[in-house]
Amino acid sequence: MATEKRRAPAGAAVLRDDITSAIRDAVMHELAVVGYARLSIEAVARRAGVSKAAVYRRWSSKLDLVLEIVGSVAGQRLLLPDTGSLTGDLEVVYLIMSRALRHPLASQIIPDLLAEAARNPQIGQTLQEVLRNNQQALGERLIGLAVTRGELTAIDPVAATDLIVGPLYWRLAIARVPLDPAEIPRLAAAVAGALQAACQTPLSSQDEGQLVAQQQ
Amino acid sequence: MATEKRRAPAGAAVLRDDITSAIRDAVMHELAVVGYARLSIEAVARRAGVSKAAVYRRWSSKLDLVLEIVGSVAGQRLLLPDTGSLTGDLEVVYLIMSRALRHPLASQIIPDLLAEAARNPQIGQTLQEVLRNNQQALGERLIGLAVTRGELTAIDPVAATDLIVGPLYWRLAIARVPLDPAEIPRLAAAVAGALQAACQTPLSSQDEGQLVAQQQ
DNA sequence: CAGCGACGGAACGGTTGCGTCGCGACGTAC
DNA sequence: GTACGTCGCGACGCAACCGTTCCGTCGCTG
Repeated sequence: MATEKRRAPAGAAVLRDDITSAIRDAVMHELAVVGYARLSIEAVARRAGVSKAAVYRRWSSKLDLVLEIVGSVAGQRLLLPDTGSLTGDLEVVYLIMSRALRHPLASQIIPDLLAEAARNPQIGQTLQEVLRNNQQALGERLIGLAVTRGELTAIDPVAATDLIVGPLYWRLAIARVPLDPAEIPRLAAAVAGALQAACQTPLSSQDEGQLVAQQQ
Repeated sequence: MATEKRRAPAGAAVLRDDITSAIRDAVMHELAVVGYARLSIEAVARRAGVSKAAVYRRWSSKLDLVLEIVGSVAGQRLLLPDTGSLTGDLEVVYLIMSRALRHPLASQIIPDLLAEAARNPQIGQTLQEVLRNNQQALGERLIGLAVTRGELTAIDPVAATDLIVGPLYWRLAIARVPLDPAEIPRLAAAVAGALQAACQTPLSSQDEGQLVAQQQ
């Protein structure tokens, strides 16, 4: 948490930007290759071609280092267009997500950090904030648009997020089966169907047996 | 890979079963608490109240240890009943899955190992085999039943698995938001809707705009 | 040109884990 | 009762990192 360039206090000499960014790159690489648990400052410095002291001058610890860097990388907000239909919006979202998760760095780092988050509250919180800011807001906007269009009625945003994010995340980050872009429309249509079915099912109905037939 | 009791070769003395199972428990605990990357034989032995040598007498390495134990724990097949409807079947599956993932050991270990699997081919392969045997076969049976009932037409089993497993896994293992059992019917209904929508969307249609309306 | 501060490099003592070994103490089969 | 194999315990040498400290160099600022 100390990356911005110093405004020379008295003499001179500033934390060099090229070194800072070399360290940032090295951290992302190491995270992808060995994961957070095995990440060592020594290896980061080695990969960055930099002395350990140079790292410690900028960040106080491994946790600090990772939180700041991951937070800044993932913190970029993305806004999606209103395509005029729920399915269309979903397709755009999936296109963006699948492109992001195709990047080997991301697809290695994200599951690793999410697993680590279950263990380390700090990481969990940072990830929550970052992801909330992006995908939750994005999901809510997407649903809000669909509701105003009349494609959906009100729906629990958490449940909706599960339905929207879950399948693609499972496919790309967990099962690691590549997704042909041509499949995206079908995925989007399927999830749209899930959202609509969720709207039409009030909570805790005991008569689940015949729900399937009334589907429209 | 050497857990079965020896049939005394000459003298006597057998690897004691109580110690073997103490080690197994300890491994599961350590996996949950620190994860695979940080798991050390020393800590396992310490927790099991056992000497390091006792561990090495049974398994040759950390990888061997974890593969054998996780494989045997997760290898238990579960078969689900035919409830007579797709939604009903899904509810049963989700009930079982959510109970399994509510167990703190499982909900910590599974995401950790899946993340590790992206890095370690051996773990990946073991997990694939184990999970294939369970959930993929399970998913295919579930879809097969729905098809014979006329609830679905043919569907890509991989895509179907994404739709079925993704949302619940995301919710419980990644987002770690608890799932009220009362929500399960709605989730099942939503996923059934997704599967049906997926059946009605042939691959790579360019006219996604009006798909949403034809939903029945 | 003088001084400050970041730089790489190298070392520090301390911690943790590795995989192996030897010891004496059981307990069991022959 | 003798021989064997596992047991806990403790130690071994080796390796990797930790976080810190000192050095001499270099480049910028004033």
